[in-house]
Amino acid sequence: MELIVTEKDNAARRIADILSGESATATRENDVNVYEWGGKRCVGLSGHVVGVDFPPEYSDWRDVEPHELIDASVEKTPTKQNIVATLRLLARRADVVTIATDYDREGELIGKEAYEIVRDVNDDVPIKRVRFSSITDREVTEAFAEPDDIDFDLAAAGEARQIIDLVWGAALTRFLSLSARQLGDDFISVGRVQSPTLRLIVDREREIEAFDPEDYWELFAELATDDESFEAQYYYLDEDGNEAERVLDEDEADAVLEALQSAASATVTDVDRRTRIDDPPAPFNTTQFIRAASSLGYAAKRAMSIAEDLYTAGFITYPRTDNTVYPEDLDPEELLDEFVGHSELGESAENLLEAEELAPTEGDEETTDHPPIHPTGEIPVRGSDVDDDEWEVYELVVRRFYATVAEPAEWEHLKVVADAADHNLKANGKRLVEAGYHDVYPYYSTSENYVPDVSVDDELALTDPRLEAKQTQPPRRYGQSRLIETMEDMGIGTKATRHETIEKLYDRGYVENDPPVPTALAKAVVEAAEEYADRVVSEEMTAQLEQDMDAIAAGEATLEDVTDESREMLESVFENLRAKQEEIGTHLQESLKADKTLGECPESGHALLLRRSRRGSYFVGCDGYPDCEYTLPLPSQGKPLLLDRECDEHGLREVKMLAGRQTFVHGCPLCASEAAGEGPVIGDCPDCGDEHGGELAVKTLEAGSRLVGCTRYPECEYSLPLPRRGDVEITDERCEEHDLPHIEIRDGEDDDDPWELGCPICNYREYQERESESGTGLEAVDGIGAKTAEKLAAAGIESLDALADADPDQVAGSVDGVSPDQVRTWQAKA
DNA sequence: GCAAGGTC
Repeated sequence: MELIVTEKDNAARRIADILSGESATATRENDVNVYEWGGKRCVGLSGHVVGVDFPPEYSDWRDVEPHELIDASVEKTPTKQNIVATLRLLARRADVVTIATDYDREGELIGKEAYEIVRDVNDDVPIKRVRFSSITDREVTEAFAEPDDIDFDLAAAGEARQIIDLVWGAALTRFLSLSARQLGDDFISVGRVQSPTLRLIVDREREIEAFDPEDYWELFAELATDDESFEAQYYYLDEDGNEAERVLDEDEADAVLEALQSAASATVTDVDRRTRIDDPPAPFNTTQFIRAASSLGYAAKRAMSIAEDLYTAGFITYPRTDNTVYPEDLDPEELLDEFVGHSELGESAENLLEAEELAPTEGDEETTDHPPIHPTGEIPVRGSDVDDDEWEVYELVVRRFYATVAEPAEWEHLKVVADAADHNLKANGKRLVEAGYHDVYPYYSTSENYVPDVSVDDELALTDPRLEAKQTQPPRRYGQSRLIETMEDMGIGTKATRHETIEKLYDRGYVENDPPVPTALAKAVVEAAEEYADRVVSEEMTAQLEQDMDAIAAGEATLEDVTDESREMLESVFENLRAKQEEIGTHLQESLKADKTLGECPESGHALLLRRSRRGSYFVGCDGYPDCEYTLPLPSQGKPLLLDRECDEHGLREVKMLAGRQTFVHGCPLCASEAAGEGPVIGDCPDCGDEHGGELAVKTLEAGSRLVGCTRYPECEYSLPLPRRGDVEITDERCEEHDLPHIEIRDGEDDDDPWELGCPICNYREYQERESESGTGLEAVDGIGAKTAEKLAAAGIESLDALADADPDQVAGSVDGVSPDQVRTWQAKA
């Protein structure tokens, strides 16, 4: 039997189809698809199925000095048990094994991992390697006709990266976390990719903070022919002879304004007309896809998650790619034909097919693993196969493909210069004369600026001269997609990980809000790294690593040479670091506190901090606790973000509640609590009603924010959110489950279509279900966090019942970083 | 419980 191993299930299925002439059948082995035909079996991995880590004796952070990790051994252990088991099973019965993982460095390493698993159970089976740049009939058939061998040097280059990333990342992460006594969930991480990315954000924030705005003035006037008018702007020639619009001196600006005011007309001195060709964009790689999706309002993570779903369902090609050149075997006409007749996408395709020849655009990067992102020709049905968001992203991918085979657009630029009282006025007009690709790709602005057709020496009426006082603006923060583009330029991260790295910065408490703003902790981490471990916050580390990996791949260096040298460098970093451990720890701790501090406690003068109760709700509490028990409530809807703005009256930072589309500014929590008024009691408090007689009342906080809360607050913090707008009406209807009246929200007294919110407890539960990404209830189990719940859901475990029924070994096999014992513990708790 | 890289 010949065993073929691919990088992922999807590739396994397609290769099996090609090689078998679509006669392959699929069976399941340990929850893994195995495709069979003739004497062949084809199985897909799931990327890396083994991971690198230190031996177990290094796993307790407190027992091991971080620098001991530098010379600790690094082991490989299976992370996808079920896939490894299946591979072993098939390998025992194979008489030849063919590795068909992706054609890139990481693919070679994944192939080598499979090689070792196979060798372990079958020490004489021949193991070959095939390489192809796209999964098409021709490429795959040709590759299998002439198999090659695994490139162990290339795989070793990948292993060097794994080891260096682990050793630097783990040692420095543990060092900073231990220094600041941040263990558990709130550890302080450092890494070759995340730290330079964070430094980009911090550096930009430093520029913004250091920015000193300058005043300048700009002048405008209306010019008119007999029947048309347009706006013109004043300019002068600076020392270098360049046109400048900004006047830096106010007196000078006033003088120009006076001169323009005294002039009734202007004489046209120059008319310049030119045509500009606006070429269609290159095919989508991951970065440009994320950028385009972000202009439609999708955050990087959301855009990728939708693209992955569209890929898995077979509607678009693989979304993780650097390639911007379509493979030769992509026939644009054939693909366009698939869309002919479609109600929304058909017309554009039909128009494109009228062209004599379709020559797709090309980008700068051509790689061998995956094609640029394009539609497969399989069209989803809107509303059943995909929801509106997914359709919007799908359409973007289709239209981008259309654009790459469309004609260039043509713009006509018209620049008119006129002289008024010896001052220059200019107007720039542009007109789209040939829409070209814009017809099929409506995502770019095609707004025109009209300037009439005038001739030199024409006299134009001058009216409404005006002066606008302006200030130079600080540089803008990086948006997520701009950040990803910059990472790509710097050569850090990969197409598949850049958006995840940004997500990681959010998770670690390094950035907040969108566009991401660095926290004080982030600044402290970057400062500490800059001072003691500059390599790890610099793109140089990756650049050097790339060179070293190339050397290993070329056989000019060995894995040991490169990792030994890297370990020595880290050793010297630690010599300096350890001498300053206390100082670094203190600074980190202070920054952590600054991120949570609203101001001074009005009762004890300690810091007032943003805290979280054991139940998970946020509130404001005094750092002097338990001596000082001062607290202030926060709304239960959303996650609080401390703004820099302070309340005039109390000097406390204002709070914004981040809750997706329902995000709102809560303001100063002390003002809010002072303005709190208690409305009607609607029932007993579910938390303390039996024991202490607490009751639920409708309470109004300042700025329209309201909630249903316990009358025994602050002893009892039970609360339920209410919408911020409209009047709260208590109705006669009751919720039997919670014994509470239904609530309606009326927009004014004569609103005859009120929002029936219903029982406030039921309403809040529904809100939580919508908000929690998995919505599985698994998070209620001790030890399962949001991320684990998400992973479990992805593995098909979407409820407590499903968890209880699951086979622990199988779960551990299909969920990264989960052991069978852990699953058993959860099952016991659930 | 550390990284970054695959994949979902």
